Amino acid sequence: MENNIYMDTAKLFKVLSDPVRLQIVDLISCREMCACEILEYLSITQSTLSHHMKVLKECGLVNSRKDATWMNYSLNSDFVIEFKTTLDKITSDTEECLCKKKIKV
Amino acid sequence: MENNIYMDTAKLFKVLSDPVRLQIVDLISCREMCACEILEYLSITQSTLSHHMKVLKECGLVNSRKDATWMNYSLNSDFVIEFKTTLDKITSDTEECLCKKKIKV
DNA sequence: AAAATACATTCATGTTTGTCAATATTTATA
DNA sequence: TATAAATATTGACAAACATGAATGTATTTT
Repeated sequence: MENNIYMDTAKLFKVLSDPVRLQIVDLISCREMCACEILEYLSITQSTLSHHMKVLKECGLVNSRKDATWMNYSLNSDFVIEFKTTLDKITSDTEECLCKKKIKV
Repeated sequence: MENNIYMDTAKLFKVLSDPVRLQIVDLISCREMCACEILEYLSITQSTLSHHMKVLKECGLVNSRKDATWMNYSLNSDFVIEFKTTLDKITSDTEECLCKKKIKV
């Protein structure tokens, strides 16, 4: 409720908790790709890919750019950096802690 | 199937895709804590916490050490580092890519 | 031995989600 | 305009999961 930093971060982890979406992120991390090219690397239907791209876009991880009939997707690098920073804060004791635990160390 | 690196990583993301488990990781990232102390910070039942700790332990993220009636939990730092390395590989174009995408750049 | 404390397990339930088939929409081409 | 190609949306369903109540187990204390 009050600590929605955990809820927000959990949603991002949920987006990445699918092997197909991880492979998609891996694919477009080097360069922009249209959906039909991404589809060539995967063994899923076109509608399933479209669903995954929607999920990846809606959370902010992926950018999209329309070019005629093609929809080009690329990784939002700034978003990835921010996500990794949050992960560092949650897992490290050198960063500023999100909870009040340091008081009792 | 053949690329179970994505499946393995997805399972870890799934473990972290829960706000309660994220808060638990945040809590024990500074120091070891017993279950009853962790429970004080959360608004869940004891059985639910036990379930979460089992999930965190089984994937390797959390270590446990029994002391009399207390079960002490701590974060497996090496595991966290390895996990972050995998995340870097998937999201970065400077690391060695997991897929064959670089060929076609 | 009995009571209390700390934690784990089992069971049941409502919710979320990944998937595909079918259909719709948009744009380019013939 | 008609057809084809690329992508999105809808609907349905099975599997996975988070949760709490009830119960079980282990250890300490009285």
